[in-house]
Amino acid sequence: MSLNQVDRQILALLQQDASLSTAEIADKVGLSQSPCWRRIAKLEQDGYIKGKVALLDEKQLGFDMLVYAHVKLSNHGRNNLSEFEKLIMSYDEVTECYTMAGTMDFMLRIISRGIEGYEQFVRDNLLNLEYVQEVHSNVTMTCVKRTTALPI
Amino acid sequence: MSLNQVDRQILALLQQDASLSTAEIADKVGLSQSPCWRRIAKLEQDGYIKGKVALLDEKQLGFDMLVYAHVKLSNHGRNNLSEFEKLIMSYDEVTECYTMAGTMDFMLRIISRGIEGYEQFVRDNLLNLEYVQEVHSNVTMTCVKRTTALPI
DNA sequence: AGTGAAACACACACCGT
DNA sequence: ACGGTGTGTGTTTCACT
Repeated sequence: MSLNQVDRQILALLQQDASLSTAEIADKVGLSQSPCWRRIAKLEQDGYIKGKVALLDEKQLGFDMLVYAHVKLSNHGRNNLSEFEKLIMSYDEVTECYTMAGTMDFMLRIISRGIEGYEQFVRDNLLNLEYVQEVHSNVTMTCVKRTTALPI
Repeated sequence: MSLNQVDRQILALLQQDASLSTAEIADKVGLSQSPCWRRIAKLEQDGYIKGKVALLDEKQLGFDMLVYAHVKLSNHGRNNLSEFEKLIMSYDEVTECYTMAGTMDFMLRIISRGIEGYEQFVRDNLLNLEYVQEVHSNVTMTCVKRTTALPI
């Protein structure tokens, strides 16, 4: 983590808006284009920037249902851990999945179209696995905040 | 939602990698540059694309602690709802915040550097509010999956 | 709605400091 | 390491089909 102030500024700008041109960033951080471009290239090369993505509007695309589900596996299900994780990764509706400290649970962030979409997903992709013991759904109501930006 | 197959393909590509050039996308969806560019411009204009952002590497920047915290407000705290939400939005460590169905709780996704960073954040920014009754922390261990892409 | 070309801006490399 | 300048490549517009 040998990042100076300028590098942090650049990262802060790019994680808010990756469509900024090198010239615009250079201007904002008080550099000229060439050195600014070199810094950005190095930040990418060193792995600080994992990638650039477009963020889509969930609501407008019909995804009005966001649920955090806790999934508990049965005892003998622990032999199927890596199989379960591979499955999870293949489900597009699961946008995030973590194992939690203290329990043997998985927490899944699941996005779907309506309650019907969610129920169907859980039935077809989670409850149908014999080693899934329990699924507890935490349904979100309103989104107060959501950002991909880190507090740098 | 009057999106045809090509538009969906374009969105799917862009939400995976926003650094693709118009020509590359045009190639992949079987269009030439101009009409492809027009479609992308329209998708942005119509609000399907909320923005383009750079995703940074949490670990490399020292953010090794990811916690989902449930925050319960006291009864009279409900008069301070909007004040609380404004505060939440101003905290960079809180990357997401939702209200949950069934309870009066807020769920916060908090990213920080180490357990110390987390504890300090909770003490200084949540527990110091008189109307915050309870904070229950769910600490994540390993990340099985994380994506910003929607299942289109 | 798709094609082709032209104007423009930007990304990237090579210079000097 | 920063700054200036140039060249190719991508973006954006326009005229045509």
